[in-house]
Amino acid sequence: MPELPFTLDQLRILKAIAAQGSFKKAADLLYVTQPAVSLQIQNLEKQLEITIFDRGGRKALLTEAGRLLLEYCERILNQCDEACKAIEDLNSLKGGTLVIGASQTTGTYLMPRMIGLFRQKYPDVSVQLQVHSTRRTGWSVANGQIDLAIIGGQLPGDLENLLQIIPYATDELALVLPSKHPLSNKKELLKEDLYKLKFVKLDSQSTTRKVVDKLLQDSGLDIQRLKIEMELNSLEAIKNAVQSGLGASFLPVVSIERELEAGTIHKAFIADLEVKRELKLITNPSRYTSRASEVFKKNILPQFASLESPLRQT
Amino acid sequence: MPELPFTLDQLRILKAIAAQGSFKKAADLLYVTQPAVSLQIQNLEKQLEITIFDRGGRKALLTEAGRLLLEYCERILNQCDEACKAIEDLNSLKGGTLVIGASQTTGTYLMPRMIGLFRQKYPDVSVQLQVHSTRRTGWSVANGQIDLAIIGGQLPGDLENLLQIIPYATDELALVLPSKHPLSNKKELLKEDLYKLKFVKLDSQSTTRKVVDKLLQDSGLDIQRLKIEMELNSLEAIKNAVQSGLGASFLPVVSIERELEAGTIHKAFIADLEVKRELKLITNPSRYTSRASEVFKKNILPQFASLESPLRQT
DNA sequence: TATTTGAATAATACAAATTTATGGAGACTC
DNA sequence: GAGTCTCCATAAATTTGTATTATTCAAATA
Repeated sequence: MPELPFTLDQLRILKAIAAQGSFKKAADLLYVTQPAVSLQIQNLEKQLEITIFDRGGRKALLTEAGRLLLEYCERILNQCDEACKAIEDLNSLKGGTLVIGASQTTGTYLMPRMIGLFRQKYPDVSVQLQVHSTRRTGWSVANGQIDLAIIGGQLPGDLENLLQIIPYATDELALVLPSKHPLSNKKELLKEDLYKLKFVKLDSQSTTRKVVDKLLQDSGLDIQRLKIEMELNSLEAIKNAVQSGLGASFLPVVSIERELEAGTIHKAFIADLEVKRELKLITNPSRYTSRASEVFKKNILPQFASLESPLRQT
Repeated sequence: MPELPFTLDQLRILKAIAAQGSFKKAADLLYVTQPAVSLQIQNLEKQLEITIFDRGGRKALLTEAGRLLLEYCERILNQCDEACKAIEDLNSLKGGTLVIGASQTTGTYLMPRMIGLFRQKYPDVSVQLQVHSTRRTGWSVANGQIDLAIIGGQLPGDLENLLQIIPYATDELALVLPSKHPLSNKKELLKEDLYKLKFVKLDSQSTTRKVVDKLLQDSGLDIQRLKIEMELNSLEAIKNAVQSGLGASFLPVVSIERELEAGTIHKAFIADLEVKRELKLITNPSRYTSRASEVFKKNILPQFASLESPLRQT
């Protein structure tokens, strides 16, 4: 590693002298005394073993070597300025990238709205949304590939200690039926009614599927007795299946808002059974938090958080 | 003029850490202690108001801002290296430009040989030859547009004090006649014979013309009585005119070497008359002397200098 | 839990740049 | 052409900043 034969300050001085044509004027411009300028240029000339200025006459003129050095000097200082600007932009959220992780459900139905709001406020920050499984999302947050994420499932044990997990919102998984299904007329179903239904379920790898199964099991139901008509790996596909009368399903309410309004799908209530899960915000406390990430967490997320979420208590 | 928020040393450290993934290893690489590295990075982070490294785990990892800064950092340091190389090349005569001035005569008949010799030794230094009048050449040397020059005439008085003038060589201005001219047979002419000749002269602006006229006058001749057949502004044209029998002329011997050998032109001797002028090397002592200029003066010029020239006494 | 490695901190010692004061060289003025 | 002015160079002293040694703290490894 060779030592650098000059400093940025020296280059700055060189440029100033070249522009002003005078050591003194350069000194005034840089708010230093004239000897400081002289000495720095002398150092520069000594270290590079060249003469940079002809001090003979009234003006300080560049030598050939001086002109050569000035060219590089300008390029270097320009790059420095650009670097400063880029950093400033990053600090003032006029640049940079925010990487957000999400599960299928939140990624599809919640995040777009949040990101839209964020982008409206900070149009210069580019946002990247990564929709993955809860496990993979967790690891990405752990190793810094994702700034923050919202998940609905359970994290692997080792990650639970590593990451900061903040309750964010409650996501109700509603039992939905085809609107012309016979049971759609009943005000309230009984748990046993579930055994009469045919289900269109998410594929068994899905976090949502696991959550639903666990909640049903915990409430005393025998999930083996629930009839499965088919398994799909897309919420949209399931919604279509339900609307087509192919079966019932447990779906996040946020995903069926439009269909409920249109009446193309029916949401049933079950006595003594609430299928709800906690959506959680996860971040990595041992990592640097970008300004964009901070702002997103403090200004955007609370607007969509449930009242009980710590994010709401500012 | 905003102060620079970082130094080249800090950028160098940043780069080293990014490359090594560790503060300690970077410190070893740069031959400093680890706290020095830590402090510089802390300064950098403070001044830019960003976090550059995640020091959490085993390795020091770049943050987004760090990556951004590193990009500029590499560019800047590369430019610095290039600047050093360029300066080194200039110092070792592997680059740069040498600008030489000359009068018509030396520029045409002498310089090409000298420049050829120089370029043979230093093929990476580009040489520029500027052929101008003595006056203009003098001013160009004075204001630095020309590194060094060889002139045959008299400089304006103000320049004589400003420039360093070194006798370089004696240039004989020979009386030349058409080879079939009647007087060509005489071993030696008398001054009075000149009145019988018709002259082809350089135009009256020419330095050489002025020198010749002055020398003839000083030797007692009445130059008004000398018959002028024509005035031309090119030595080559005059040579052709003489060879064609149009008249006689005083020409630098260096310019007629080939013609004398071929016998197409006759050089006459005149009793009690030597038309000689001093060629002088002029440089500007109050100006920076480039390495190329130094070398040209010390190594190339002496080989063509007359024995009496100070350039010969090394 | 103990040990090791890497980074932060504090105090001291060192190096470097800036300033004040001064001297000298060239340029403009009368 | 002498005086004055401007500009740059130099010297000594002060200030500033940077590096080092020694130590502490935290995390990872065994």
